[in-house]
Amino acid sequence: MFTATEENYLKALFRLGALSEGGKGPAGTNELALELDIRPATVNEMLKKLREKGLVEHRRYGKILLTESGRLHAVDVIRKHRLWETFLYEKLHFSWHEVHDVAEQLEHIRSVQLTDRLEEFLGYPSVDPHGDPIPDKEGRMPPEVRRTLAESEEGHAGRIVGVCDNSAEFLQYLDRLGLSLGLRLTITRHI
Amino acid sequence: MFTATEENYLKALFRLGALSEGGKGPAGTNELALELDIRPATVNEMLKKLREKGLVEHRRYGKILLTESGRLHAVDVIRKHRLWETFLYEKLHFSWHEVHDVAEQLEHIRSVQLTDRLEEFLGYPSVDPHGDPIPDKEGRMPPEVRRTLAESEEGHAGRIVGVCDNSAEFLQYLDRLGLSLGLRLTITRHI
DNA sequence: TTTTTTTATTAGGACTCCCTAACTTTATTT
DNA sequence: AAATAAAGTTAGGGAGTCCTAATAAAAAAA
Repeated sequence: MFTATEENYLKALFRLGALSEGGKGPAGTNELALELDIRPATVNEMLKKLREKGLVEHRRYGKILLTESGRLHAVDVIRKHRLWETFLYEKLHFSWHEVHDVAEQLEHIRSVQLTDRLEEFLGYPSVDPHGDPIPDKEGRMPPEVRRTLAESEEGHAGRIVGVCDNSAEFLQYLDRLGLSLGLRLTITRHI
Repeated sequence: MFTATEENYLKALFRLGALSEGGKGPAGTNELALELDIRPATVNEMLKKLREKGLVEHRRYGKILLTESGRLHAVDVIRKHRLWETFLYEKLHFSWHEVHDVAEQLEHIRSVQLTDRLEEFLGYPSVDPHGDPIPDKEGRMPPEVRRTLAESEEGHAGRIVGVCDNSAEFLQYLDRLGLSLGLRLTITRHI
């Protein structure tokens, strides 16, 4: 089907919002290369393959856009990633910041049965340990209703449902501050 | 560290008993190629790499033997394989014959923490769903005390603890016969 | 609008893991 | 021991994924 490398390209394009609707729009070669930490020349030749497989739309010197097929596959990888993160966090008691790297490996395991049974085993969770929504089997992504702390008005009360920066450093910093997923809080003052 | 391919070579050598003690002894190039379902020429060049990494002993036109380092890495992969099989069988309710292929992928995930926590989560199992022993963290393989049906004397009573043939076909055949792991039985007659 | 900068592409090379075909060495028969 | 068979090796190639250096096109600035 798809190699782990190809899946990483699709995931990166999805992250960059290279969608015909609901995203930031088409992405560039350099942008994608930067996201994947590889050279533009390499991206360029891989685009040829992804184009031939009908996963992306791309013309010479043009922008890159995921096709519907490409989007579905990207979402499937994200689904697996987030289910595994949930497993690691809830069942194996990994901490918030340790799950990502291992999930990066687990997300490429090929077995529809495995993914579905894992989801069932976890009780059909709707968000992963970082508060990011877990897509369902059909590729539907639950809508995110979240506001950043900066966007929230003073006096407004809410619950921490996720973070934008998933780096281990930042997550450990939050842990030190006593901030964790699910914590209820009220905005008292913007500083 | 090691690629999935290299790990498969080590595992195959271990399966063939290419150990300085406790195995059938050194294995040949053709034999290993057959086990891995690749061509002898390919095995030959990979042996060069494994030799340089200190994982196997091998001289031109000579037999192949795992070094102690090679044996330890092989056992580690087997440990992971069997822990994952146990997880799939016990927690995700895969059947006996479905676990192998997925475990072949999962065994290559690199994370010592993952393996150890999985083992803890499963309650430190000593055998996998096929009755094969699960090595511990230090690479110690629990001794197998098992006799084949053919070796067992008439009148002898025992319990099914494993199978030699792990193919899905054979395992499904056993399921149809009503034979499963843990079943107690008495040999009435050899036919 | 011409120049400069940025972005994208091509050319050529490296490394991994696989292959086939031809050849050499070792083992087995006769 | 010579002939045959089996096992092991070498040579040369291909696909995948990455690279650097050079070049071409597009976008931005002067």
